[in-house]
Amino acid sequence: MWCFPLEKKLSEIKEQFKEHRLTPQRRLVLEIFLENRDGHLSAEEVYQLSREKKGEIGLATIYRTLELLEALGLLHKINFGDGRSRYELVPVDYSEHHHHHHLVCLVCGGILEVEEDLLHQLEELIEAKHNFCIVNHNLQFFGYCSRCQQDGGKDKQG
Amino acid sequence: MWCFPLEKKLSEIKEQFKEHRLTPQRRLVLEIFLENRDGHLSAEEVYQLSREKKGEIGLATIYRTLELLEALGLLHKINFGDGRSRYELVPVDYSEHHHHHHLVCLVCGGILEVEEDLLHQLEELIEAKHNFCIVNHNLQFFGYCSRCQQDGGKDKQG
DNA sequence: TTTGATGCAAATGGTTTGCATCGGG
DNA sequence: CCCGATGCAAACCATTTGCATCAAA
Repeated sequence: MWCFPLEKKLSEIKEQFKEHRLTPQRRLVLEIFLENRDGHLSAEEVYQLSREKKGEIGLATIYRTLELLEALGLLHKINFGDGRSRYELVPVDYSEHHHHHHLVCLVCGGILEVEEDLLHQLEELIEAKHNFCIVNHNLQFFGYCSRCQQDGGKDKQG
Repeated sequence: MWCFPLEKKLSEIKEQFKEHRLTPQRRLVLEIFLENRDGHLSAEEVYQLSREKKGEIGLATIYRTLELLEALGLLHKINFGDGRSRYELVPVDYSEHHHHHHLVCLVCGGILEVEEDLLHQLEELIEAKHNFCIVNHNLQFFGYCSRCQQDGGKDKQG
């Protein structure tokens, strides 16, 4: 039987799926994200991972599933400017202002996550100054990761 | 004769164009960005603006020109997640740490620029903690602009 | 059983590329 | 003149959609 190793109870997940069917394909996609918590997977990557596991899922279904899981608040969609959308699991303790940022290495393409937020004060400043109601933000740093600084970027996609 | 109303002297621009030809098409694209300093133009928008002016430029040429101008450091490429790349003029007083951020309205799609940076301390923290050499960043805030908060988003693309 | 989900293939839309022609330096 | 630039059309690639079939509840 399929085991759902998420902090969140399966019943809660099912609750979020109220109007939607928990099909094997959707379970597999969730499973893939749970097994790749530190990854930022594109649709194509989810597709490749699905065929490496039990069952291959149609690419169209993957796209539709990713869209659904994002709407259900289980995934976050991110754009790193590499021409494809990527998704990451939304942490359980996620709240309006508990965000993390991404360090994108320009050499190996690796993506690190950092916890520091420090954007509260800036958001407050902006909301007051421009009367702009902020509901989300996106902060990415581009540069060179420690490994690529050392070996001069011998390998790609590390 | 074509006048280059950029703060930067034309001679400097030509210097940056050393290996490249300053063709009418490239001049027109530059001109369009100079006349839309507060805009964040997509290739398609530059194309439309080019046909509204003197001469229409082929879309392929626009893409190639945008790529060139970015490589020359005259334009910045930005991705707001709307499925197309956008470009903005790089300000003359641009320096490593003089960045601005974007407020993207989720209703009308309007884009405001804000001057506040306040990212220095965060960058220093990250560079020290993760040994990641930051060369650029990308900060976008998504939410509701003041006008859309008022009229409930009656109109689009304001 | 019924309605939503799947999968395939075709359509879409932004972007890139091959190639013959053009023209700036 | 020569080599890089242009323009057109075709190719590309990520993503979406139409539709017949399938299966979860």
